[in-house]
Amino acid sequence: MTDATGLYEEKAALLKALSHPVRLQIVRGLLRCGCRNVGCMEANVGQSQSCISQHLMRLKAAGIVKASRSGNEVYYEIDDRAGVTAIIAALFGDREEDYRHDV
Amino acid sequence: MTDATGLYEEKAALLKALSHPVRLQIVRGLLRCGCRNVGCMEANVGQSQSCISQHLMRLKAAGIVKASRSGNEVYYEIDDRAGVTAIIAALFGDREEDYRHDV
DNA sequence: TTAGAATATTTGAATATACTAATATTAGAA
DNA sequence: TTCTAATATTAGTATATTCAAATATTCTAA
Repeated sequence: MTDATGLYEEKAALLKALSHPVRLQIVRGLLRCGCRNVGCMEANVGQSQSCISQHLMRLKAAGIVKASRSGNEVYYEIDDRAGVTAIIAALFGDREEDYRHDV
Repeated sequence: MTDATGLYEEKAALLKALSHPVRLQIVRGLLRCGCRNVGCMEANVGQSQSCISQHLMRLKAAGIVKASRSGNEVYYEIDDRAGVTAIIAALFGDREEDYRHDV
């Protein structure tokens, strides 16, 4: 196998974006119970607003999450084009069927 | 959900150990075609002996890989106690059945 | 025992990450 | 407008990662 190295870089970047406890908790939270805006995550995760926001930006840059504004709140949801749902399910031993399917 | 924070730290550490192109290639290589010793990986991955060895130590420290010596070569194999196989399969869209089952 | 192959370890420099504190933006309400 | 809530951005510091180069270890064979 000569040069599938780009594939590994891409997949590594995806894992890297996921491999932080706060980001993992955010992502799984979005999949499971829909803690959608920064304030809620701040309470759940126990980190500062700035910190959460920075992690969300990292997830967004990696294409894992997308945002939409409603009033002065911003709602986040999983952007699954990269297959994050399957990865998180495998990582935690969750059944994908147990993740939220609304909206 | 108050303090399942240890779970997220553990899972994040696992992903972190996987989230490097060289380590991903090593791990998937072990799952798929059994490139088992450092010399072989060195050729496949295109990195120096020292570099490969360092990545292998990281994988070993994370419990992803285990080693056994045979002569002056060291053979590595996946240690699946942490569920790496499922994660890699999900990440690459592989079927676990296609991974090697010998040894 | 010595030589050489295969692998591991150490060190150091460059780069990336993570967090806090401070500040900026954006939108709704008064 | 002006005030305030919600979120984003910036700057700075501390820490972690990565790789190469040099050296050490471990084994086999001569």
